[in-house]
Amino acid sequence: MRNYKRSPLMEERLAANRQRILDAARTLVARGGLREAQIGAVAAEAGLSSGAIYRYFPSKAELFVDVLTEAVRQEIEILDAIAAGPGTATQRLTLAVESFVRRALRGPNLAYAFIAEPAEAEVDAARIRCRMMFGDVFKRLLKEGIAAGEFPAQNVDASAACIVGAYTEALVGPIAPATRSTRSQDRLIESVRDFCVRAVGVSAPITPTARTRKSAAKG
Amino acid sequence: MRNYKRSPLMEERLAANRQRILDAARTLVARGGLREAQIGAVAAEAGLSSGAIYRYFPSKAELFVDVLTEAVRQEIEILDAIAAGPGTATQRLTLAVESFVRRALRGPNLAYAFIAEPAEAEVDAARIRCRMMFGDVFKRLLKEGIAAGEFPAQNVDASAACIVGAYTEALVGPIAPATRSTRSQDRLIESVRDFCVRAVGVSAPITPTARTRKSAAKG
Amino acid sequence: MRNYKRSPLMEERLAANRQRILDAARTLVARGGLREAQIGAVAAEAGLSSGAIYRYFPSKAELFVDVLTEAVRQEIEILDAIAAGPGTATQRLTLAVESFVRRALRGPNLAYAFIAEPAEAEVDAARIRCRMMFGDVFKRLLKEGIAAGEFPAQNVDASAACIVGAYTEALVGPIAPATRSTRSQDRLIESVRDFCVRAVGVSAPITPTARTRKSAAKG
Amino acid sequence: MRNYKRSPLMEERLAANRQRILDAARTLVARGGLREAQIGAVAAEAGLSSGAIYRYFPSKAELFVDVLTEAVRQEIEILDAIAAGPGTATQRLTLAVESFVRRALRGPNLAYAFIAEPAEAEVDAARIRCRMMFGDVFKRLLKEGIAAGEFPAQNVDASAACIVGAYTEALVGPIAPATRSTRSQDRLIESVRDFCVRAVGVSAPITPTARTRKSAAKG
DNA sequence: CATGAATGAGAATTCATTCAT
DNA sequence: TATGAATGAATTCTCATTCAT
Repeated sequence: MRNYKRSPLMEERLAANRQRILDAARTLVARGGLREAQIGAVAAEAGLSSGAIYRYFPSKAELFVDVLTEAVRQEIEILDAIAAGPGTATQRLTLAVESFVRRALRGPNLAYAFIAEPAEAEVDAARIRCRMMFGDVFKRLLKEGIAAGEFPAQNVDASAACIVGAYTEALVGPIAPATRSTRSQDRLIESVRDFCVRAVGVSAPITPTARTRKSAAKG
Repeated sequence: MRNYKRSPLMEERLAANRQRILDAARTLVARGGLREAQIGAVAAEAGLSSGAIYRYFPSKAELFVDVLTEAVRQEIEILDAIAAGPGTATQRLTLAVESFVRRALRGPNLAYAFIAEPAEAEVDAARIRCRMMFGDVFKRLLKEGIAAGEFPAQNVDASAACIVGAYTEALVGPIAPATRSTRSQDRLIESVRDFCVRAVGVSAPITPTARTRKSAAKG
Repeated sequence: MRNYKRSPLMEERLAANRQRILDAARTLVARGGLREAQIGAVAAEAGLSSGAIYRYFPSKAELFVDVLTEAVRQEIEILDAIAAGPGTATQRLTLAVESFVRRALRGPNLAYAFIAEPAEAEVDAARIRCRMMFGDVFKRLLKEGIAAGEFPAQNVDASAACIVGAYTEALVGPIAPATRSTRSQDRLIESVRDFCVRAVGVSAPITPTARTRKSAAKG
Repeated sequence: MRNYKRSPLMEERLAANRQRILDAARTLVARGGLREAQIGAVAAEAGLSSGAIYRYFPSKAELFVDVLTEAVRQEIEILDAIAAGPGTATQRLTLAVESFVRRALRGPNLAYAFIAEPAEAEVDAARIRCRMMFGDVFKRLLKEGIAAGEFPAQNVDASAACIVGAYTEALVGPIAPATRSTRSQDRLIESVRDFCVRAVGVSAPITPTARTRKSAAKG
C-alpha cells in the first residue's frame, strides 16, 4: 500500500503483468467460457500465482468486467471509425454490421461468453452496458439515415437492439458452429448483413464488391 | 403391495408438487439466471425440502431441461397455430413475431434463459434444441413467403435465426426493463415486429389494427 | 402399540411379513453387499413399503443384526450336529471345516458381507459375536481332540480363530472368485480342509471318500 | 514465475502434511473402519481443513488406496527380507508369520482394513492386490519348502491364503483385543505361528528361542 | 511484491426415518 | 396397519480469497 520506491521499471513490469492477466483471462474464456476461467487457471496461464491476481484486481468479478470492457472497447472503436467514415448511412451500416459479424466469427467463444453467458451480477451488469454500447453505434447510424431520408422513421432503440440481437443469435446460436468453411462463413455474414440492412428499411440492399469491402472495412 | 392409498387425491397432490417445483425453478431462473437457481433455493421457493426435489427430478440438470422444454412447448404451439392459420405469409409472420414478443414481455422473463450460460451439457443441449425449434417456425414461414413471391430470396436459416435473436435481444437487452407502461410496451412490440417484417424483405410492413390483432392473434 | 384384536390370522401374516423382510435383506446383501441393501430396496424386494419395515424392526441396524444372526444360526446348528456326531475328533473336525467351507461357497456374497464388511457399530458387534460362535464350535472339537490325544496341546482359542480366518480368506479373498467349476471348488475345499486339519496337529489328514462325506456331512 | 519461495523448508512442510494426512486416515480406519474415516474427520485429525486434503490427494478413494499401499509396502519388505534370508523354509516361514503377527499387534489395528468393506471400487481393488501380495510371499516360501521336502505337496495358493486369513482373524477377530498383557500377546503370537507352521505340514514345529528371534527377525 | 498452501463456505446428492393419509 | 412422500442431516468435492513466508 505504501508507495515506496516505485521505479519506472517496476511500473512497466506491473503494467505488463496486468496485461498478461487480462490476456490470460480472455484466452481462457474464449477457450472454455467463464466456467473454465477460474482464478487458478488464469494465474497459471499468465505465469503468475493466484495470489498475485489480487494485486491487480480486487476480485474475480472485477477482473472479468475489465476483460469484457477491454475486449468490447476495441470493437467499438472499429465500429465508430466505420460509422464516422465516408459513405451513405446505408453503406456505413452495411459495413459496420459486416465488420462486426466478421470479427465475432473469429473468436466465437469469447463473443459467446461475453454476449450470452451470465456470471456474477457485476459482470452481468458490465455485459449489459457493453451491449448498449454496441447498440448506440447502430442507433447513431440509424438516426443519420433517417435524417438523410435513407431509412423510414422507426424506433431506433429497438432497431439497434434488434441488430445486435440478430447477429448474436446467428453467430452463437445453433446455426453457427465453429468449424465452417471460409466460403460458408462469408455467405452467413452476407445473409446477416442483408437481413439487418433490409430490416432498417432499405428496400434493395447494396452488395459491396470485394474491392469495396477491402478498402473500407478493416475488420 | 396393494395400492392402499394411491388415491386420486394424492395423485393430484404429486402433480401439483411437480408443477410447483417447475414453477419455482422458472421463477428463480427468470429472477437471477441459472446461477441463482440452486436446488436449495428451488426447494425453498416451492415450499419443499431439497431432498424432495429428487423425488420428482433425477438431477438438477434434468429439472432445468424440463423447465425449458415446458416453457418452450407452449410458445411453439401458439406460433405453430399462427403459422398454420389463414392469411398471407407476411400477415402470419407479423402476427407470429408480435405474439411471441408480447408473450415474452409478460410473465417471468424466461426468454433470458434461452441465451443463458452453457451450464451443464444436458441443459445446454436442450437450450440449443429450443432455439432451433423457434427458428424452424419462422423458417417455414419464410419459405412459404418466398414461394408466394412475398419475400425476396434469402438464406432462410440465417434470417430465421436473426428474427429469434432480434426479439430476444430487444426483450432481455438493455431497452427492455420490466417496469414499463403498457403503452411503451406496445410501441416496443410494434417496433420489433416491423423490424423483423422489413428484414425479410417486405417493403411496406402492414400495421394491423387493434381489431385485426384481437381477432387473429391470441398471444 | 395397543394390542386390539390381534387374530391368529393376522399374527401369521405379520410373521410372514417379518420373514419376507429378512429374506429380502439377505438376498440383497448376497447380491451387492450391505452397501446395496438400503431400506427402500429391502422394502421393494419384500413387496412392502419402506415405512412398513419399521413396524417389524426398530432400525436398519437391528434389521441387519437379525439377518446376520439368523443366517449364522443355521450354520452353527449344522456345525454343532457334526461336532456332536460320531467319529473321532479328527474326523469330525474334517467334516465340520469342509461343510462350513462348502456352504459358504454357495452364497459367497452373503458370507463375504457378514464376515468381512463393516457396518454400523451394532451390526459390527453382532458380526464379532457370530465369529466367536463359529470359533466356539471348533474350540470344543479341539479340546476333545486334545483330550483324546489326537491333537497336540495348543491354544485352542487361537487355533479356532485361525481356522475361521483361514477359510474366510480362502473363500472371500482374491483366490476365491465366484465363477469357478465345481471341480476346482472341490479342490479348494479339500485344500482348505486339509490345511486346517494339519494345522491342529494331525500329521496325516484323512481324506474322506465321497461316500463318507455324503453320509455324514449334510452341508 | 520464478520459484521465489519453493524453499526446502516448505518442501519439508508439505511432505510432513502429506504424512500427517496419511497417518490421520490410518488412525481413523484403525479406530472405526473406513465408514468412520470421512474426509472431514481425517482433516480434523490431521489438523487441516477438508479442502487441504484435496491438495495432496485427488479423491477420498485415492487417499485410502495410498494409506493401504503404504501400510502394506512396509510389511511386504520385511517379509521379503525374511523369506530371502538364511535358514530352512520352515525356519523362515516361522519367522515370517511371527514377525507379521507381531507387527500387526502393535500400532493401529490396520489389519482390520484388509478385510474391510468393499467401499469404493478403487480402494477395493487395492485391498485385493495387497492381500495377494501377502499371499505371494508365503506362496514362495511354501514352494521352496515343498521342493526341499520340508512340506508335503499341497495347494500353495490355498495354503498361502489360509495363512493370511488365519492370522488376520486371530488379530482382528474376537480373541485379539488391543488391551492385553505383553505376555499374553506373546502367547497368542506363538500360537498363531505354530498353527500356521503345522498347517503347512511340519509335524514338529520348531519353537525359536528368544535369542534366535532377536537375531533373525527384526519385526 | 510474489507465492501457493490453506481455508471454509457452499453445492449437489443420498438415504434412514417419520408421519399424514 | 400400510403406504410412500417428505424431511434434513450428512457427505464429498470445489474454488474464490487470504496470509505466512
